[in-house]
Amino acid sequence: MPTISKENYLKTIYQRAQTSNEPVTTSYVASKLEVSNAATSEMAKKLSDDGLISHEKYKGIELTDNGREIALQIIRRHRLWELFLIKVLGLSWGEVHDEAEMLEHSTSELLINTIDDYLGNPKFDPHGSPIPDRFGNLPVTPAIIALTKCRTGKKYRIAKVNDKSSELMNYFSRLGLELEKEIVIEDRLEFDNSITLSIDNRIHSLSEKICENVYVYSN
Amino acid sequence: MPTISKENYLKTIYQRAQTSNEPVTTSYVASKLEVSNAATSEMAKKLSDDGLISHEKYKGIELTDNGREIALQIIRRHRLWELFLIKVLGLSWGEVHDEAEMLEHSTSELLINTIDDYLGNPKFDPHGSPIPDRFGNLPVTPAIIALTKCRTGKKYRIAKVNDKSSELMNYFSRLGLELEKEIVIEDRLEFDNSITLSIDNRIHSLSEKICENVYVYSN
DNA sequence: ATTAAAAATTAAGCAAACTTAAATTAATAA
DNA sequence: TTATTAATTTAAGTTTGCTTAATTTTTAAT
Repeated sequence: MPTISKENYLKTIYQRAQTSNEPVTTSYVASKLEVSNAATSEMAKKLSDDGLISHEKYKGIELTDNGREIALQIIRRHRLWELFLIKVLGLSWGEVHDEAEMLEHSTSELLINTIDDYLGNPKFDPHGSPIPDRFGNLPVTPAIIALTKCRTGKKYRIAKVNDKSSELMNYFSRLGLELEKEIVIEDRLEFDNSITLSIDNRIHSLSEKICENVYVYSN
Repeated sequence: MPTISKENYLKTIYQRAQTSNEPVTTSYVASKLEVSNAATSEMAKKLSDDGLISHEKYKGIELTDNGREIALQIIRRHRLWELFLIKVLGLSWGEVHDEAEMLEHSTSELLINTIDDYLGNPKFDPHGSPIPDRFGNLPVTPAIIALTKCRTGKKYRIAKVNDKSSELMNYFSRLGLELEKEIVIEDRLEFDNSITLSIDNRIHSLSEKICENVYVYSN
C-alpha cells in the first residue's frame, strides 16, 4: 500500500488527466498539492520506480494501470464518505470535502464496501461526481455542460458542481442551488460573462468563475 | 495538533497509567507500540518539549494535563468509532478495533461529536470501556473484577473485555460471550488456573490468560 | 559495598517527504 | 539560429520517526 502522500499524488494526477486534454505536468501537480516543483519531481521518480506512473523526464506524467487503480480506489473512498456523511450523519454540502479528504486514507476495503452497501451502491456523490465501484469501474455518466455554455432563456437541471471550497458550497446552499434542481438562464452579460438565472423563482447573478464550476444536463 | 505517531504514544501512556500502578516506563511503551526503546526515548524528549508529558531521565513518564486531554480525545474517537461501526454498519466485534485504530487519527471534532450525538451520547463502547465525553470527562464506571478473581459457584454478568486481538474477539463471539450476558463459574483448576464456566447453559474452559481479559460486575 | 545485569539514553545512520538554490532542458521570440 | 525565458530536475539541507550499536544510569545480587 502506498503512503498517504503517494495516494494524494496519484489522485491529483488522475483527476487532472480526466478533466484536461493537456499532459499532466509536474508544476500542475505541485500547485494543486501546494508543494514545490522539486518535491513533485522527486515523487515522480519514486512513483515511477513503484510502477504507478510513467514519466519521461521533462515530459508529462501518465498513470499506469496499477496507478489508475489506486487513484480510483481513493476517489471511491472519498466520494462514498462524502455521500455517507451527508445522507447518514447530516453534515452539510460545505463540510464533507475536508472530512472525506482525511477519511479516504484511513478506510479499509472492508469498511468502504460496507458503506457502499449501506448506501445502496450509489452511482454519484453529493456533488454529482461518479463513484467507482469496488472493481474500479465508473458508471455511465449523462452528458453535461458548464453553465458558461448554456443558452439564454432555456431551462436546465443541475447535474454537478465542483467542490473546490466549503465557502463556495455554502454559497450554493444559500442560493438553493442543489443537484437536480431546475434553473432558467435569464440573461448573460457580455461585459464580464456573468450569468443571471432563476432558482426557485428567485433571480441570482453568478460570476463567470462560479459558472465554470456548475454543470447542467445538456439534454 | 500532534502527529499520528505522537497521538499513539500519548494514548499508550494514558492507557498504561490507567491500568497499572507502576510508573509508565519507556520499555513498556516501546514494546506496546512495537518500536525500539531508543525511538521511545527520543519521542519522550519531544513530547516533553511539547509540554505533553513530564519525564525525568531514567524515571517513568507522566502525562501533563494537556497530554491527558489529547489522549482522551483519541480514546474518545476510537471508542465511538467502534460503537458506530458495530451498531450502524454491522461490523463484528473482531473487526472494529483495527478500523478504529486508523479512523481515530482522521476524525475532526465536528465529525466525532456528530457521531456521538447520532449514537445518543453513549457511555460505553462495545467492549465495555468508558467513552470520554466531548469535554474529556469519563462516565462513572461500575465496580468490576476480572474472571480470575471470581468465586466458584457464583453467577456474574459480563461487564468488559480487553480487545487485544481480533482473534480473541472472534473466539468470544463463538462462545456467545457478550456484554451483559450471565455466566456461572463452575470450576477452577489449581493446576493451570483455568476456569470452567457456563454460558447459555453450555460449559467452556478458559485459560488463565484469557480470564485476565474478561471482567464481570462485582455486584 | 561492589559488581553484574537490566533499563534507559545517546550516537550515528536511514528513509520519506519536504524546502531553497543551482543547474539543466525545453520552448519562444528576436 | 541563437538567445532568453520558462519549466523541470538535481543538489544540498531539514524534520520526523524509525533503526542498531555504544554508553550511561539504575537496580539487584553477592
